[in-house]
Amino acid sequence: MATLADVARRAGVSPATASRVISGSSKPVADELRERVLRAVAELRYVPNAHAQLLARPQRSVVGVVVHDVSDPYFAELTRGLQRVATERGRLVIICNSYRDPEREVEYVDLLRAQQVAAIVLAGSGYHDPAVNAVLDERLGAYAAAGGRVAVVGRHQHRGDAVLPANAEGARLIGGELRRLGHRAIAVIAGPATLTTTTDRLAGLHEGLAGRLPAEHVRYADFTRDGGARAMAELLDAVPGLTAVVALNDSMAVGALGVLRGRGLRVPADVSVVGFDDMPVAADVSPALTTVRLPLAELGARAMTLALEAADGSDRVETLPAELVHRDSLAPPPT
Amino acid sequence: MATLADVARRAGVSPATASRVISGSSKPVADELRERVLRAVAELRYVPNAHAQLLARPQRSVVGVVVHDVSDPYFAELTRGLQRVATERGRLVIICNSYRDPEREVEYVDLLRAQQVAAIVLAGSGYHDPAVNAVLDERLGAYAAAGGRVAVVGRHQHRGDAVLPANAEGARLIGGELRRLGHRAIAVIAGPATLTTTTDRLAGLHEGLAGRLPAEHVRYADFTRDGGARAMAELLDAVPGLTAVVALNDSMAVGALGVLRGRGLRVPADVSVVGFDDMPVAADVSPALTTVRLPLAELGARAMTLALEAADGSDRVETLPAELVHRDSLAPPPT
DNA sequence: CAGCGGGGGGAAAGCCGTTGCCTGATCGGC
DNA sequence: GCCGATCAGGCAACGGCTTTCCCCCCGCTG
Repeated sequence: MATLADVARRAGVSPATASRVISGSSKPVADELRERVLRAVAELRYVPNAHAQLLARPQRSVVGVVVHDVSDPYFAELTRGLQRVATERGRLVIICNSYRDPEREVEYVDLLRAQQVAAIVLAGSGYHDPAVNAVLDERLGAYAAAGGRVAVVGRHQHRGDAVLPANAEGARLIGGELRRLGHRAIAVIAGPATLTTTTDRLAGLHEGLAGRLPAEHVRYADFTRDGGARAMAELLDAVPGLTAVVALNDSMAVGALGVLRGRGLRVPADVSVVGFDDMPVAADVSPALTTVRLPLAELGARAMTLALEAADGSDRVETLPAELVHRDSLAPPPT
Repeated sequence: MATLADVARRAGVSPATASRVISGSSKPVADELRERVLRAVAELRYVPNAHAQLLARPQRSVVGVVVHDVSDPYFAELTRGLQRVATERGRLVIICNSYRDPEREVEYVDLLRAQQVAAIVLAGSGYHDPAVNAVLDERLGAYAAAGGRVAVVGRHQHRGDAVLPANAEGARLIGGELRRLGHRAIAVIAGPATLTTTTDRLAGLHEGLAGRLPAEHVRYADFTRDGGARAMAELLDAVPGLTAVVALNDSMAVGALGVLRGRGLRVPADVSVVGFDDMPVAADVSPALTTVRLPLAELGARAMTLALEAADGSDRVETLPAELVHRDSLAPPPT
């Protein structure tokens, strides 16, 4: 690997001059020397060592992002917003997948600290376990104390700026709509009980349904297609006369749709299904899924904006609205 | 930000000793000193500066990956395989999205070189433009010459090890099946003509159909849902009596399904649809999509394995098989 | 008791760039 | 013709960490 010294030697100049030419310093360099340096760079196919540069010039331009899994559509969309703003401002983004493992989250925060990133954005549901939150908070605190900027998306319990989707409000909209349509035997496919996203949405739903939701009508499952399918199968046996199912995300709703089809139940004629998040797949399944849209890209964009703006002291909190998207999977209950 | 020197001072030892404790050197350190150092680390919430470490210890442990877009399901799956192997071997992965922009690909290769990564994996279709390939080849060559390892997935025209999906073979399977079922008026929704993936699949299809595919039955579109929808609409007008459509990826097939439903055409009773790639969504749309499965995660895993294994000189090339997955969107043509 | 070996700790030399400061040269002005 | 100002280029000091090499001291052996 060629170094700056190699380039300088080949061009017959000092490393200082070579550096000035290559990194476009404001200090003027004679055209002939500049030429020679550039030629040497091309011939040696020199690329400056990024680590040496970061050491020498403590200018932090990279931003770290910790998400559950970029390839999950929810986070893919969120990340799109994050990236857009970062790119606009000339920042590189390092993305880390925590796969909802709190330990891995802490590890990644430390890793990003070690990378000297300018800011850390933590996206995805928070946990109910106070021990877990304490550890994470401690690390984020250490980072913030050393001048790092922190922003979180969709989790309220940490220091730093926060951007929150209207989880409870969205679920309340669903609940209200189900009530208006006259559904009575309603079941819920919830996400993992340890996540605040699950409990926030569940709370909103309870509110929207005005309490008409017995605990045994709720099944906790993985936020995945298969989790949704399993829960749906259980609920069909557990809740006789079921007329509507609310899945707390679209993946689970799609899984539920598959099981219902398998059992010969028509959606929405026999059973209504409502999802959450409005992932791309929601429009492509049939019947097209009625669901709640969250402005995910916007959430990401706002979070990145907050993370990159100088803190004016106190932590800022923003909430972005949810909206019910009417498609074909929700109808009045069969008479 | 605390430094190693701060830790050493607080612990009352030399930086050398502190370093040995923290980075687990083989050199023994007395228990008492070790204890003191660890306490200082905890109190100062010290995290070593990753850049300084990489400078001092030129031990490259990071691997760079350039893909089209991690949030695209095709690459998400591929990346899963890459990550799995990397994690197994204790390597961190930096993922870069090129969004199929060759310039950005070159930029990212340079960026990864600058980051001193141990290997670069380039995934996604190659281009037909020789100028573009030459530039990329030149940079990869520079990297390889300096001891870097290169592996590519799904593109044959570059130096380094290569792992290839059986694009042509998969398409040949589709063609053969359509022929066997007696389809005659067949149209193709192809990807961008500039990509080798498109032309490879198209060539296989031609072969499988034994030439029964006039050029005006092929539409080139973006590899997206909307691209597929647009192309489908055009083809319905351009090809009278259409009995089957082959989309060269599943996203486009899903778009086509939407258009067909919109026009009141039943799939597969009126028109058959075949996809390619077997993305998760293929099983969830209705009718469930008949498609070609590529072992994407496996492709990624193999590529990472090759990238991390010492080169025994010559470039290795592996091809992984494709398989036809029969679901519900393909049937004999209407009589 | 002297000599020797070995183990634990520290000083210092890198790794590769960047940049403040100094030098030597050139040029202009008087 | 001489002096000071100006400017381009180089020297060297960082930045934070690792690691080699050396030293000191302890304990063992003859």
